[in-house]
Amino acid sequence: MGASDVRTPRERYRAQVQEEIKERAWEQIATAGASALSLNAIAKRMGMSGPALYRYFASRDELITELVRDAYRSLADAFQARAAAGADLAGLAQALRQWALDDPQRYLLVYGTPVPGYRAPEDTTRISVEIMAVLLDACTAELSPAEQSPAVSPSLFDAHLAEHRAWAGEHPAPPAVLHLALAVWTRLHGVLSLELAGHFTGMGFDPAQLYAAELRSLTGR
Amino acid sequence: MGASDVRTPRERYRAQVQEEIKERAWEQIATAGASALSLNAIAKRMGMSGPALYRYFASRDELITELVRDAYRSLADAFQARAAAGADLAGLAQALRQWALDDPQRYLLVYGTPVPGYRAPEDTTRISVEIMAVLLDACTAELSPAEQSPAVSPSLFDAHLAEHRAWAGEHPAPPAVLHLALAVWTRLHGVLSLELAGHFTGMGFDPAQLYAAELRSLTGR
DNA sequence: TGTACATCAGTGAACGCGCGTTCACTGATGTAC
DNA sequence: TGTACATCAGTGAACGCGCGTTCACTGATGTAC
Repeated sequence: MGASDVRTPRERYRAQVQEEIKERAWEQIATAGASALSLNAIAKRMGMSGPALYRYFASRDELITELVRDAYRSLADAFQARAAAGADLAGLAQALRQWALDDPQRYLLVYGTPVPGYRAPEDTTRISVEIMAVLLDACTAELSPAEQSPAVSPSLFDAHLAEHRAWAGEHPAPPAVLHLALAVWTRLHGVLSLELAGHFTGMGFDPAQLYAAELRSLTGR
Repeated sequence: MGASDVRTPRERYRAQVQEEIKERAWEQIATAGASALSLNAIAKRMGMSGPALYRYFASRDELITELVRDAYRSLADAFQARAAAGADLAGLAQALRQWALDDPQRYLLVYGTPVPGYRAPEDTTRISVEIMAVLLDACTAELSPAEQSPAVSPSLFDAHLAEHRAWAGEHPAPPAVLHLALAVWTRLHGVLSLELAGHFTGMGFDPAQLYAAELRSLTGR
């Protein structure tokens, strides 16, 4: 709105190159990890000189920031799309696993060991609130009204959550739902992160089945 | 045995310097992460020249290998000591949390995102089998005989584990116990790793209470 | 439609840096007679 | 107890490398009249 929405050829070209830089960056992260990201290496792979990239990103840190933001956005989109398609908690869990396996380094960039010395921008927390909101909706649908109503003697942690629910933002979920959402998050992450880090390789069992079992421990189905 | 067990002064000095190198290495990992480990920086911090360290470690990779081995060994020792002192599953869980919080980077070096391009030596898997054995013992003690006896219709995952139990080595634990051990491992890791990565900061609730709640989900107490 | 000018993508040289690792060496410490 | 020799910790110079980033520049593309 307001200004012209039509992109000039130059703007289109610019956006296109910017996108290719990110693609090459992801390729590099996939093979050597985020801490090994090098602007010069990306440029070389694109047939450009190193300094050329400074037309598109002010610094290496800004590029990483952009990648982190994209990763968060991508997960939020996947969640929202799946929820809009009527998926329940199990559906979201499968979406999460799919998203993680599609690009392990993307998952690890968001939920893995933080890149040393790197500080995430605030707007990623805004996106993770979006993600959490979808999860809270699904958790609300998962529990019966009886399970959600305030218990006469709530569990220790539910009582704690009743007083520390700032992270849920405006979401009206009762403590039992907040508790379930945190359990979903940490249990699924527990399996996924160990799987992606290769800690199950050589153990013999199928990580997908462990993931499914943990999901069942949460939905009771 | 056989050869002299008495260390010459030179051997003692050597072991001492080797130990200090590792200490400085851990300090460096604590501030900048494992991928930023630099032999030259360690040497400088010790008031030595860079090449001097090659008297003690053949390469940077060998030093990292040693640190990983030490980390595994340290956790195995902590577990075995706690078990020998009569700790149950809850006791082991607290030991794990303590061990992780004592030195977050040590935990992440073992269970976090793998250092890119780094290949762990085989004898660490031997140590992780030791760790798993302690965990399996505690899980065996946690379940009643009835819970351990083969169910008429075992859960999907238990049936899968019955046929994929190579990772448990010689341990005679039934599928239900194997399942519990994996759930303990992944659930506790799920909370711990997100906590250490700073994903709970700013959310408001107390990670220790979430950890305790997840532990209760496993012990039923 | 043609010309003058502004914009801007990309280059190549350069800066300063720190890295892992090798090599020939010095000098102190320990060992054998 | 004293001398000759071997061991070995540590040094300093050097190699080759790749990094992020700056700067003055060329040349193509787009814009205004």
